[in-house]
Amino acid sequence: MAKGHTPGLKDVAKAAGVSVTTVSRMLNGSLDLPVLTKRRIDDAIASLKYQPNPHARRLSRGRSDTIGLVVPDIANPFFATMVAAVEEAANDRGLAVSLYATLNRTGREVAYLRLIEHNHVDGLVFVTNHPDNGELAALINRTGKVVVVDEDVPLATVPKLFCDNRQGGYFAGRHLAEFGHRHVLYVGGPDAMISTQRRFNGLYEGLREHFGDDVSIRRYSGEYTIACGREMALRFLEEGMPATAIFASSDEIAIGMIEVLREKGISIPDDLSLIGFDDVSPLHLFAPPLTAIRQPVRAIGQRALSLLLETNWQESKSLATEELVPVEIVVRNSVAPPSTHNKQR
Amino acid sequence: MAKGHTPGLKDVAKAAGVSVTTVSRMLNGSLDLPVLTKRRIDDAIASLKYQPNPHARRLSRGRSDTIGLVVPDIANPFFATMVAAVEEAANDRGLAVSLYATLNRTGREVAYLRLIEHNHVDGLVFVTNHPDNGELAALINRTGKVVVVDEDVPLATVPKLFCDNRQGGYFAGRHLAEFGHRHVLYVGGPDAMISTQRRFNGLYEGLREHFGDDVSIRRYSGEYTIACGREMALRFLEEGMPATAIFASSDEIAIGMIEVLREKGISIPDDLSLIGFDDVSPLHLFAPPLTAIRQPVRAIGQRALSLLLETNWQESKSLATEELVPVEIVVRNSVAPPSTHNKQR
DNA sequence: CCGTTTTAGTAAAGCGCTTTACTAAAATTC
DNA sequence: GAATTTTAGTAAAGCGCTTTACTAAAACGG
Repeated sequence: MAKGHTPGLKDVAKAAGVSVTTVSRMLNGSLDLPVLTKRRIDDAIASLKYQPNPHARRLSRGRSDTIGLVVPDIANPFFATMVAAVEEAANDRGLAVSLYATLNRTGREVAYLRLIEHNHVDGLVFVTNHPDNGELAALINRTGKVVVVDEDVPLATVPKLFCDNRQGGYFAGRHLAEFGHRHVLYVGGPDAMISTQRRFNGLYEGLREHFGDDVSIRRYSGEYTIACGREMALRFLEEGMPATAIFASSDEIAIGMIEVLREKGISIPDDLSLIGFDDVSPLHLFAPPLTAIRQPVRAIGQRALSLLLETNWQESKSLATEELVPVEIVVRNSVAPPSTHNKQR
Repeated sequence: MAKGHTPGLKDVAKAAGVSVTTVSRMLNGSLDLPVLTKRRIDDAIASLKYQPNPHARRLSRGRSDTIGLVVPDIANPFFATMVAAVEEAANDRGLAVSLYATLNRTGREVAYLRLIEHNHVDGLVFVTNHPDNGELAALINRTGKVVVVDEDVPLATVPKLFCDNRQGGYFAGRHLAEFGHRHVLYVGGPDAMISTQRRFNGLYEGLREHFGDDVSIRRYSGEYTIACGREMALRFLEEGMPATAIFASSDEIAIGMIEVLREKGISIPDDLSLIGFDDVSPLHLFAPPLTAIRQPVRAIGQRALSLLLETNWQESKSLATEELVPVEIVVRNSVAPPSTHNKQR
């Protein structure tokens, strides 16, 4: 209990009667010692309760054994679930996670990407939620060791991992078509994002598979927020409900829309069918239980980490990959045949 | 563009024609320089795009400008919201957040608490979800710079921040009493936790205020999970529904119970009233919209950070404080007068 | 028993920054 | 114009660990 501060390698070395180098090298496995010496050191470590100083170690090693996770908003259950999955996977491999939320603060994404430059983190799982003017992509390509997840950064040549948005849209379209809907409203996120585009394309495909060209899709674009869902619902009503079914491109949009539709006395699925996307909120308890496309969020998070760790960052040829994880449709009770008293156009 | 690696203070110093010390001290504000010199340095920094190496800085300064946040499970919306609030508040003050989920892995909490010892983090916001045998408390008291949030670690003498559990229970009790319920089932978390105890006490108080001693509360204890909610609902049914109303002590418990009750065709609030706690999930869209006690989760998160930063950790006298943040009741539609055809005992 | 290999370590140079203690030159005071 | 103060910096010692290059002694081979 000599010195006041926490024990260092020096203290261990002294207590074990060896040099600092010896202890360090033993700890790092680059030296094997006779059992007796090893035991002396082990004992010293135990009795001093020595723990390596992480900052010194990182400075010396030039890496941090920490990965960064950049997401738009942790409070959003979708991202929260993904964060949880990444954290768990990282922990299993002895890595810490530093968490960064961008919260639509411009410049934040750039700032966080720069963290890699000094090994502040060893790699980054990067989730954006808005279009990039090329700046992000350039930075990502320059710094490397980034995997882009959930939403694209178009010009970035790094591994990318998305859910199969097109497939999700297709499932929704097919399901709606089976119930006879040929006039549907698509409420997506920002127009430039691939999630918005691909889900739309899938939806169209699913619908057309049944009805050929005799389908009409209206398309509203906004953000993946409850507030936006409410606005879009209002707009839909103002425009005289120009569809018999709605495909809402996230839980939040669906929630916002339901709030408004309910306030206006519109009954789902009697007056209007609704199908959601994500399925991370407890949609099964909603009134009515909401049919939705489910993203395997945890699996995406786990895979993101694997991608980050398994990618060979030297070979620039193999970097720009795009991996799609399949989604599924969870049929509940928010889709019914088109309401008969709903005059279409 | 000389050396291959990222520029260091040395490079800046050379470019500006001054010493490393000068640059460092200028950057840290411990030296003011003539404008010309200062500009030379600023220019060098800009043109080299110099950024300080965080590890070196931390090692040298002996602090990390990072706070740790330990929670049971990030995927849980309640904790996710709290994490988001803490992260935002920390970011505003220039601090990073390292995130740690315990996920009921024993030993994890202890491991994470030890992070403080080497300034791995400068402080810890600590959220537990199970009883402590004294080990955690001892460690917390030894390491200091910890604030205990949401759930108690009884023997720890550090600042503590909880929602007003008793008040929440009381609101629930009063509300149920006003509808005439005197036989209620309380479904809490682990028995030893203060949230479980205090909410129960509050409930009892609220009920007794109306009915005096003519009340009966059954009490089930479990965990704050959906699975546990389901079990408890099953048990409730097996025991022949010995109450006209249920107070479920978390969103998850309520969700689990509703799932089962719905499967069994029991109608809320006609056959049975239900009131929840937390109100972070979209309970307002449930069938029926769920009345619940709402915790101001974001405010709790923000306050937790303030507490961590504002506490004077030297004065051990002022440390052991307990702050309660008020809750509110959000009345929706899951409580009705006791069902008449529900024979009580 | 001498040369060689193996064993069991060690000394010292960093990693990139902060900080304390100091100094040479210029400006001011008397 | 000598003494003092101010200005404008700097040298060097860490922070605690890793890593490379090296060595003294013991064991081995012939």
